[in-house]
Amino acid sequence: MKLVTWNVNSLNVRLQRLVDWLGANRPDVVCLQETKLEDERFPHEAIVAAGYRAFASGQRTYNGVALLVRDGLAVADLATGLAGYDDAQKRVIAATIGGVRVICAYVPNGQAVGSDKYAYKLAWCDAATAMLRAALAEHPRLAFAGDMNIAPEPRDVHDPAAWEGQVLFSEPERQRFRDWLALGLADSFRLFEQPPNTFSWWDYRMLAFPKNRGLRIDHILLSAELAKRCTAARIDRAARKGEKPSDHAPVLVELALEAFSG
DNA sequence: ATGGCAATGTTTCATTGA
Repeated sequence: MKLVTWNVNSLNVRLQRLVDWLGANRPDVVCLQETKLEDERFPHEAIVAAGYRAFASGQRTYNGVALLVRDGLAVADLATGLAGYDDAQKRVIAATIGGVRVICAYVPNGQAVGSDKYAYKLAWCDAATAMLRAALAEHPRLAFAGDMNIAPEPRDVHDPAAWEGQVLFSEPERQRFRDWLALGLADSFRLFEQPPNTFSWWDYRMLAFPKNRGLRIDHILLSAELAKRCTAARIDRAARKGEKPSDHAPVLVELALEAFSG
């Protein structure tokens, strides 16, 4: 199974780029964030034409998540939101796909340390921890994928000294990420040797991408059952190039599962 | 080689993102 997460920063703007990328990469499952589209406006026709089915939970202007599933894969138990946490913002969609519980998340940005949005981010992450604990008890094969808006370690930040304590790289946020690892989840990217200075997001401003001043804030966390079957993990930096890119690159894993041996 | 904010709605500026 090839599983991807990608913050597209408006599916409306990025649709053709997404369709082209699907054709070139043929993933089995794609987790999208920041679709910024109400469900009535979701471009199902284009996704179907590309050979996928889409399941969306969106809103206008902000947030919005979706799962794309390659034709032929069984989908069960679709769910949205964080159980037990009342959230008006559309940030989570989950389904069991080919026997794998896939949870697609768009973690709040947090804006600035100490702000109301930062407090919301930390509370949201705690609710996610509780949700993940319960989900892992039910689903040994679980993938938690999305824009986590947290750079877990200094090597995930182009200038860790400058970013230390800032939103996306503050200790309380990193602790939330470690809470997820403590549940038994693995950071799939770090299961393999990786090129140094590999990031998943670059600011549109200040030549950040050509200078590779980025952060690794998009992640695929895998349960132990999936981590031991993970054969590859990478970030498609090339997808950040060209005209009108998202500011995020797609993050991928490949999983060796019986049903996907062909 | 890459590119010098982008997307959206409140629309000719303000808000948000990260």
